Amino acid sequence: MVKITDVARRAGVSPSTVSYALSGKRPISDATRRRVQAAARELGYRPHAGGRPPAGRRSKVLALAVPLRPGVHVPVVTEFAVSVVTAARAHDHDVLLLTRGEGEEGLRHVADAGLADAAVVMDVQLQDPRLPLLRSLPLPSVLIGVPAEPDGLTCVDLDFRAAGELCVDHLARLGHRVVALVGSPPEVYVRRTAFARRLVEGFTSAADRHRLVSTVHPCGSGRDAARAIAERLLREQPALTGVVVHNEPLLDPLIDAFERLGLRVPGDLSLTAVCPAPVAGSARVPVTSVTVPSAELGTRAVHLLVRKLSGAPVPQTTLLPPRLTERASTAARVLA
Amino acid sequence: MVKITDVARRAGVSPSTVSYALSGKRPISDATRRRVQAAARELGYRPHAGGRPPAGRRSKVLALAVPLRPGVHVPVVTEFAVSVVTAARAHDHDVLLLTRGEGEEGLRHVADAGLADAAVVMDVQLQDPRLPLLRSLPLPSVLIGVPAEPDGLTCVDLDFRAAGELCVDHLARLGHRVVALVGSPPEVYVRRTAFARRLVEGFTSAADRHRLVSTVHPCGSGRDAARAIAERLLREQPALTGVVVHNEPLLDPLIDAFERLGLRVPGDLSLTAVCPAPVAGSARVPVTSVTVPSAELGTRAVHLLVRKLSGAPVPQTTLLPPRLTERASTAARVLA
DNA sequence: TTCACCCGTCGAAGCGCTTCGACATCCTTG
DNA sequence: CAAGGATGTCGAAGCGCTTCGACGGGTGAA
Repeated sequence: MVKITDVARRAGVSPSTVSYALSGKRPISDATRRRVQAAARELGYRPHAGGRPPAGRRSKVLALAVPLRPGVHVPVVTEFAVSVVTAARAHDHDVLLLTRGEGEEGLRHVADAGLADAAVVMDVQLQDPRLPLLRSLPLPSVLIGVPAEPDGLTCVDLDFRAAGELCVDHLARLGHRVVALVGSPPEVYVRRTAFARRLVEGFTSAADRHRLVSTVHPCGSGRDAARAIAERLLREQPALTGVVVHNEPLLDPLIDAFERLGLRVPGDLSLTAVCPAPVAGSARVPVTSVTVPSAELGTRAVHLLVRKLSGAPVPQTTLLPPRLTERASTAARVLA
Repeated sequence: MVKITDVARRAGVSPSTVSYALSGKRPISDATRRRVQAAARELGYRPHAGGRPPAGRRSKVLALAVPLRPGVHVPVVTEFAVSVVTAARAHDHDVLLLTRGEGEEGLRHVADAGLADAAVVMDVQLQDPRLPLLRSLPLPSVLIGVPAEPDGLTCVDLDFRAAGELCVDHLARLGHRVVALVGSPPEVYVRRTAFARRLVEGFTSAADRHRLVSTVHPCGSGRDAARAIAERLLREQPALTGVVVHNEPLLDPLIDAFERLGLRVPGDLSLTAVCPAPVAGSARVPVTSVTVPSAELGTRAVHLLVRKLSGAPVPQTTLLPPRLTERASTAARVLA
């Protein structure tokens, strides 16, 4: 292993001069700098992380805190991870996958041991136990997902409010006048995720703007819940022709339930969803959807992190604009 | 950040005693050790990586050198990565994804900067440019894939020879007497991968053992190549009833070509493949196959690495036994 | 009772690097 | 020609930790 003293000896200067010549933190004469650089190159010198004083120069490593509970979400998590890694590479950083502990433990470990310069934190919940830690740690971080109280943090997420609006806009443009939102299970709105509530806001406000008749229905999962909600919707709103679904596992059962009740999709009923693209594409009827842009979120998170590291100011919350992809589940309303 | 001196002060001992008490590298009285441990726990002490002398204690990080060229193989690579990460977690290690440079650069960087204790190297080729480096670096490593000259390295791979045999055994057991291997493109056998050649060996020797008539045909990809090879096989070996395919992209076109020639799979022709499970399962006809067990390979690699780190001897080359999964493409030969 | 030895602990050195303060030069200026 | 300021370089300290060598006190044996 070639160290700074080797370079110094070969260049005929002191180690500190080498350090300055390479870092540019102090003015060094052109001749000396060139000599040092040549020596470093010839010897294949590469600074060893062990030598850094703890708070000193960066290790060029980004930590990625991803809850990799076996079996859960693996494809989606993966998509994020790949995009983070790719983006990190573009910024000349490596990525340290955090797998120990359930999150707090791992983050503290990275910060204390100085293993990474910064962290990307995935799967953020409304009241995430990691938040106080992130606020107090000297480790810059970016969250994917917006918690209840984002003060003092940096967050990226899809703009779920706009996503809700976009679905309604789409249905309204197709001529639908009575719409419903079939949402996530009630408990989601209470305790877990902020985005669910924002989606509802967007849905409602867009419906009002278009002067549509609209209702919102949190809904559990499973075939029975699907049947129940479908029947109820038809009973309470016989004129219903547009449905927005924000509940991945319910997608297929719901389409099924509607068809059993004699409503074809999209013939009698148009349906849009907010979900990952693969889910929408592989449903019984490919569903027009607003995609959760995992890849772009990852990229964006890394960008923000790099800016933070360079000391540049970053916005507290970045919301990505949603994009709607038309598939086979929506059509213009047939006028009676 | 709480450091070793803080713990020492609180426990009323010297920093070195703390170090010994926690590492167990020297005998420390029970009372002192308990006091130190209590102090460390109360203060939330965690050693900082920066303090380690370069060759000293481990950082508990495993590097994963994965050629993440965008778009290439992502799902397969991912499966490996996930299994490596999961296994690493089981051994209380984090995983550093190497993304810089094309491989040599990244490995050298990790070794020099002391970022990881060891490395898992994926996508190893017959003449891999990283091999000399791996031999000379002070960084223990395990390769996934066996190169031409594995001396001085540690490798894990599927036992492709046995995989070839297994396919033939299966066909023989079903009563097939004339078999053919449709392999990878010729250049693969020449320059790239060792496993292709080993598969051929296994195929041939098993065929001989069962006294089957057998032929081997390297083959390019694409619909035309498939048609050509299918016609040629039937012309040269009209009695052919068993085919082994080791060429993923050719799978579907080949089945197609055979059926156009009037041969049903598996009615007239039984077909087995060596490929990842998803490819086999989603082919036109689900194909009986020997799976490349990515997950197990990753796990095994980490196991070996951990053993190496602990100083235990490890076998140079570990070949995993193949397992054959029956699907819809093989059937007993119908006796004329 | 004395000597030898071992156990448990400590002090100090050292890892490779950065960075602060100091010190030569050399070039401006007055 | 002297004083002052740049400019470029060096020595030394220090980061948090490990580890070597040493030392003191207790124990057991003679």
